[in-house]
Amino acid sequence: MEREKYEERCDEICVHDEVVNSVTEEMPEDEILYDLAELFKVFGDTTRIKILYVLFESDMCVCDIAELLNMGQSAISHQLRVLKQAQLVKFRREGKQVIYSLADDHVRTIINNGMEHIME
Amino acid sequence: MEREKYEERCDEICVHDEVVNSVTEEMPEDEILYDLAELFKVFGDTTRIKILYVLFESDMCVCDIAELLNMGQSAISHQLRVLKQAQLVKFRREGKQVIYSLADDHVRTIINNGMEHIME
DNA sequence: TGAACGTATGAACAATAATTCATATGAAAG
DNA sequence: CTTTCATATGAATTATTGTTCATACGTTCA
Repeated sequence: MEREKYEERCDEICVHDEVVNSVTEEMPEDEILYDLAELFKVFGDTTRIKILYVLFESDMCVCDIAELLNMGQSAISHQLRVLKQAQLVKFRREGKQVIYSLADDHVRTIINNGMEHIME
Repeated sequence: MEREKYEERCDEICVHDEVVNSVTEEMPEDEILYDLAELFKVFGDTTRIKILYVLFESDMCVCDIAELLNMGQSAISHQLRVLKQAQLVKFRREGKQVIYSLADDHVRTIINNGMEHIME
């Protein structure tokens, strides 16, 4: 194993090898955990949470969202891009406008769970 | 209302006042949305996700966690502090050691929901 | 009490990310 | 096709955040 830099483990008493080893086996791939963190990072911004909440209520064009959140069109557009990449929203063109909507119900589920936690 | 800076709304066609107004009413308080984003921000870091995942399997002291993640004790301690403040983990002292564990089942629920999304 | 050990904390630095500004793209209407 | 309008994008700036290093704190054991 490549445990070179942090051999500073607390001696026998503290590190319970059995536990450490068995947990190591149960851990998902690093890449999955990375993706998971990336997903939550997307939810971890007030502007994006607001956008998602707005889309809960109704599909909407970029301009409507900007108006609603009292923010610049560019800022919203940048954040919609992030949400799009995370597959949390989808969009369709209607003439000059681009209408955004929630990608699926996971979004609601995840946000509702978070809401439950902070409401405790 | 204080919509001065962003009167740059796209003309009549785009902004559907009825929709905007009704959605505005449905929106939770700004403070709640802020707290929600703060919560997800905590999940939005690989190190913290890993710590939580490790604690899924077993309560553990700081040193064990650092060993498991092959990271410095200080870094882990700092992140545990963040997790503690978000009430996602709790701790108890056992002699010289401090044993951390998950605060409640919301943590599992939230992480599992996120997992479902990325596994699609 | 004093030494040793596990953990916590503050400051500093490096890395990331959000917003703004200016401008580009692409559809629609004349 | 040219202009207009809605949206997208790149660069720059500012703000935020994670890790490290050094050190302090609090238990335990001699």
